[in-house]
Amino acid sequence: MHNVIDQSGLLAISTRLQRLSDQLRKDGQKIYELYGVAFEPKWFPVIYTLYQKPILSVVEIANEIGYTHPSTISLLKELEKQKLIRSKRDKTDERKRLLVLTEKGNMLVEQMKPVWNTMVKSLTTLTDTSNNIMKAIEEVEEEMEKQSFYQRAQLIKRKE
Amino acid sequence: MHNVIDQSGLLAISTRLQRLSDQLRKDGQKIYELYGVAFEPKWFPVIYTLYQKPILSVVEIANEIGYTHPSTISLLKELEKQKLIRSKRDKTDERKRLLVLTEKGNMLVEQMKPVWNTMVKSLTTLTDTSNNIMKAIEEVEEEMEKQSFYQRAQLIKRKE
DNA sequence: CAAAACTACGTAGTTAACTACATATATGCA
DNA sequence: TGCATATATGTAGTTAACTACGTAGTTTTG
Repeated sequence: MHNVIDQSGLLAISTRLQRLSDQLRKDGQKIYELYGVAFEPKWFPVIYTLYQKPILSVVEIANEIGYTHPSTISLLKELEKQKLIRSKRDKTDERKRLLVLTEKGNMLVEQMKPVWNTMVKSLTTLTDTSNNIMKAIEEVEEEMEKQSFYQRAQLIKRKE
Repeated sequence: MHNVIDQSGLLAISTRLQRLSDQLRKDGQKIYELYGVAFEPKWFPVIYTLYQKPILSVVEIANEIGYTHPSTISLLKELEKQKLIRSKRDKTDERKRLLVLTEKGNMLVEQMKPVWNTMVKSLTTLTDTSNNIMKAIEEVEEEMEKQSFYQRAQLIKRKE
């Protein structure tokens, strides 16, 4: 085992992950401003998902973007108020509300493309380091699927 | 440039960082329960910091743990209510409030040590992947210090 | 075919961070 | 030496996620 995390590393990991995430989000907001477009980073997951899969229900979107459905609902409300998306009942299943991008939403996506492109480039240079963070996240997610942080701790405790 | 992030990667990064951080925190909580100790993950940064540097002011703690001082104050209130820390005015500078661990706090740290040890081991196996996440975070933080996500985007835009 | 279980959506309340502002004390300099 | 600036702490209000719970339709099953 060559990579050892000490206790101050333990201190760091969760808060640093969160701060990094915050920082990226804030800078994202400033980049939209730089391009003079009225768009907030938090809108991205829903808009981009609906751009790729044009008709989805509330829970389907929640799963795609990885939020809980109540969080998703409040995002959807905001986007409907902005008239970027609209919804209609599913005729074959009256429980479902189906979301689509509006014309305004689609136009915004087209406007956003160069901005996203710039972000992708910027983020790529930022994360082009010897330990690639995206890959690291994927790898940790895979490891957690095999065995969670908690399960590993359980086993270690049992051996004590 | 070998590591390229596409737009769905862009979608992923901020939310995935945050989810990973959440997941670790939740599992941390369960690990404390496993050991039967009354301790919450969010207390760790303050307690551990005061364990290493026994007397600190509010802002000093905030800087050490990387939170804003209002967030830190509310954490400190909680810890004072738990009687894990206590505070006194600095006699040479009446503006300052100096925090220290109580006897209860110190005893808790001793109790916590084996738990933290298990966590460190567990986390080490979890993150012992080819792209090490702690190193990746450090590297990205370094890159951001050289030039932020926003600054990089500015330069890319200028060249368009 | 009615009751039970499940699914989809929605609301309410909580949490843990933040920013912006307010107050008190300390310091530096004209 | 007293006014301007800086520092330390504190409060209020906001935000964006969450969990828990409720309701209304749908499906399954005894």
